Amino acid sequence: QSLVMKLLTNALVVEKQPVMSSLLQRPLILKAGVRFTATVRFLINLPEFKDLLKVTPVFDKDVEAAVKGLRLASCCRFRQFNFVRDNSKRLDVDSPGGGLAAEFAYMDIKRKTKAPNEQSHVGVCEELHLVTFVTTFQIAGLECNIQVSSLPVVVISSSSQVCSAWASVMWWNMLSPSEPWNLSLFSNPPPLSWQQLSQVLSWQFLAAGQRGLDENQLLMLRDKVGVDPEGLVYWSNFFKNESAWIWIDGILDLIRKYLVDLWREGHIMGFVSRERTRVLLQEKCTGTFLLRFSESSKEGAISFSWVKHSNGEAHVHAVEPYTKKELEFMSLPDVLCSYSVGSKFRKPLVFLYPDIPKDVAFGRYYSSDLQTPKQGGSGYVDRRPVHVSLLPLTPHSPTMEMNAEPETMELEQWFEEMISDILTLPAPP
Amino acid sequence: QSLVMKLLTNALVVEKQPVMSSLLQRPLILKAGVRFTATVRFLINLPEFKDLLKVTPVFDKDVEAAVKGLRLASCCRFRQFNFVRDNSKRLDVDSPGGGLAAEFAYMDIKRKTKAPNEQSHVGVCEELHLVTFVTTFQIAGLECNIQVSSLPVVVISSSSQVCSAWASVMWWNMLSPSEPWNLSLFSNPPPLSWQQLSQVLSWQFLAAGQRGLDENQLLMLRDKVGVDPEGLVYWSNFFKNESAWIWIDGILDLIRKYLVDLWREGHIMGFVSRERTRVLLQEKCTGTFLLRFSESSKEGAISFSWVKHSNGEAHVHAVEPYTKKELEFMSLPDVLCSYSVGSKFRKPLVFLYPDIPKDVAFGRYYSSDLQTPKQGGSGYVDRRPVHVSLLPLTPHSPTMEMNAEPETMELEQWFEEMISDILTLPAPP
DNA sequence: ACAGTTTCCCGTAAATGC
DNA sequence: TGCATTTACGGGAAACTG
Repeated sequence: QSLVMKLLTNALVVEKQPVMSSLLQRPLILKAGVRFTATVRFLINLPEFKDLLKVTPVFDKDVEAAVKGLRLASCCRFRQFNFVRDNSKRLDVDSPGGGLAAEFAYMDIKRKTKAPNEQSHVGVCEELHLVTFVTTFQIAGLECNIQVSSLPVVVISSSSQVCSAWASVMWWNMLSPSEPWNLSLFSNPPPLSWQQLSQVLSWQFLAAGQRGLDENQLLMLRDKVGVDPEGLVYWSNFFKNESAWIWIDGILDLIRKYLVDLWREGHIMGFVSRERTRVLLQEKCTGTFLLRFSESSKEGAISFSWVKHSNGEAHVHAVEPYTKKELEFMSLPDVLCSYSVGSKFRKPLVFLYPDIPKDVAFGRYYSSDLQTPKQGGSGYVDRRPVHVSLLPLTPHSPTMEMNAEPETMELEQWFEEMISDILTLPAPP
Repeated sequence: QSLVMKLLTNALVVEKQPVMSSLLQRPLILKAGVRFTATVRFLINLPEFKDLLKVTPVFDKDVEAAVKGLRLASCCRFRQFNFVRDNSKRLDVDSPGGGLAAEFAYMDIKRKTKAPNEQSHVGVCEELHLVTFVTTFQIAGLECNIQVSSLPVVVISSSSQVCSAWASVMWWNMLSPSEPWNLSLFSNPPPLSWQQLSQVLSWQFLAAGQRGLDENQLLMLRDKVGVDPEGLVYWSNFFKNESAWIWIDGILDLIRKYLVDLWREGHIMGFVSRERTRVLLQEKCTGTFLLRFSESSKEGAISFSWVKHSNGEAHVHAVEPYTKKELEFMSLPDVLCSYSVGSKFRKPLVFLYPDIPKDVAFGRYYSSDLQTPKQGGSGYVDRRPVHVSLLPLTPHSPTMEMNAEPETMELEQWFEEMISDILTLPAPP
């Protein structure tokens, strides 16, 4: 009997499914009031247990017990939750393997009315909770109690907290192999080595955009995150106030939603400082550009910088970053394709750094050719947005006369274009 | 006593407040599960009633009674709802007038589990319900019951039903002066005269954009709505399947959100057929344009049409309509300001019909001048979207050679522009 | 007053009912 | 099956609460 018990104690395995559709890659975060699904599997293939194992999910089971017992008023406690319905289910035969399993669908937790001593000193996303599945059964006249718990779970009340909750999950994931499971981990969170953290960060990008971070990108992030002389990163620096994580998470979201293709193909250098951008570009020929993430926007935004040589000097310009809202309307490849400068609408972007012709890198993603107007049956004239900048130096600004040289160049270019246009025009009849 | 009773019977007046913030101008629509507020006022200024009048809101009070009494199984019934909490309140002194009043905040209805005979043959937005406020009190040993009801209320479960619900409210409003209150109005809805309907429609535009509909606009709508030979409009034509109302409501929403200014100032002709647009514009000089609502989009969209004379022929073009989603990014005035055509980015819009220079009509709403690049401290180059169309006839399309004449014109214009540009350039040093 | 947290609720999408 | 209606829930904003 004792052997059976021991086997059973470790016999249930929990596979958690996502809380929300947008959290497909983010398990271990539960939003109160939003349904989630978990599957419990009985690993010992004994058909005689069929219909014997009635499993009940309990939220924060051991925490309850501990509080009811010894340390009732001794310390502050986490928020308390419970399941809104009775989700008990009997394990049944699982089609493929023949083992016993049950899918707990429509699980849904609700916060209990706050207890008087329920005043945690960590943020809600630093509370770690557990979902435990318990079952009691008789075998050979003996009563057995077995149970299995989920990995630690962060409970949020609004989707605006997903970003913070995910930071906790990452931190916990990196520490769990070395530390014993400790639900109060964040009351005194141990630091991570940059070694460890950089690896998790790279995984995030792999998950979001099918490509991790390269050495240069990680070097730039290392500066942002704040690594101490011993190569350690502290939780409070990584996550708390105006931290690097919120910025990085915004960019992950940007990639997931609008830049998967370009990120996967490595066309986005992304994490590169403004200064380094200048250094890289000024060596390259006019029209060379690169894509980098805005360092100021917490929402995730992407800009491009390009170089223009005139008069022996290299000028590096950077466009106002594009936000998610803008990319919803026009894909980044289309922006790059049509971006124009000056009153003559010249195209300043030619080569993706180091030297890939723009259309080779992005051509396959252009939504359609500007040169072939759509003739829909609708009778409406098709149109498309073109993003245009007036650089500080333009032919029409007389206040800039001290910079007359580049203007002369523009004028020359313009005549060239004009001649070329005339040559391609059909001859008047 | 009888006099007092009679006075009291009509003594309570209900002032309903909006269900939802976006329904500020749309009372009489309640969404299940969304809180609303109502104020009940006791019109007789007798301070001795203070704290005597405990008023309770009841949903569909008389309907309940009628059903419990006689016609229980006789006919189909509307959906049933009730208030989720006890909202009883005592009337108290109302600060300004000194009269008795109470504000019922946090009222919230919930659908009852469906009764077996609850199968109405009208749509949910055609069911008319009532909120009734009842009070019982003793005066001089006599028990008095008084009550007052709201105007009929449409109960919806999703904000996607607001459009349909509002159609019912309008129809009811136009009929209520002549018909006795009838909650089953829509089981056999009487027609409205076009006279009446056109007035309500005009009011909708007055409410949404501070300007009603003029005669020409109403004439166009008359055709859309479908008026019978006797000048009557039937509910089923106005509202049911692919009806005019859904289209009109989309446009009202477009105006409310993005076009209030232009609509108020009468710069949007809006309701004008494509044919009439052609007739109006071809008489006018090149560059004259007008704004009209898309007739095909159910979502509310606006297009502009302009005329170009070349070779003695008038060509009227219309741009692909702008949707709400697009106007969120770029205001219509900015679109009009920057809209360009052809590879030379010429501006085809000059005069708002009949002859108002574009900048006079829209200039004050341009978000900023394209000619003065913003020099933010951010170090980023400002940019803005310009909408560009390639008309079927362009200098670069050799397949169009039979229309060579307009191209020659374009070429001439282009040289003119070039000369003018050269003249305004600062002289090379 | 304020920041962290929760609630509210529109608008869209998906699910459900009929 | 298709349409009518309801439910689900992300996302932004307001409201709450210490």
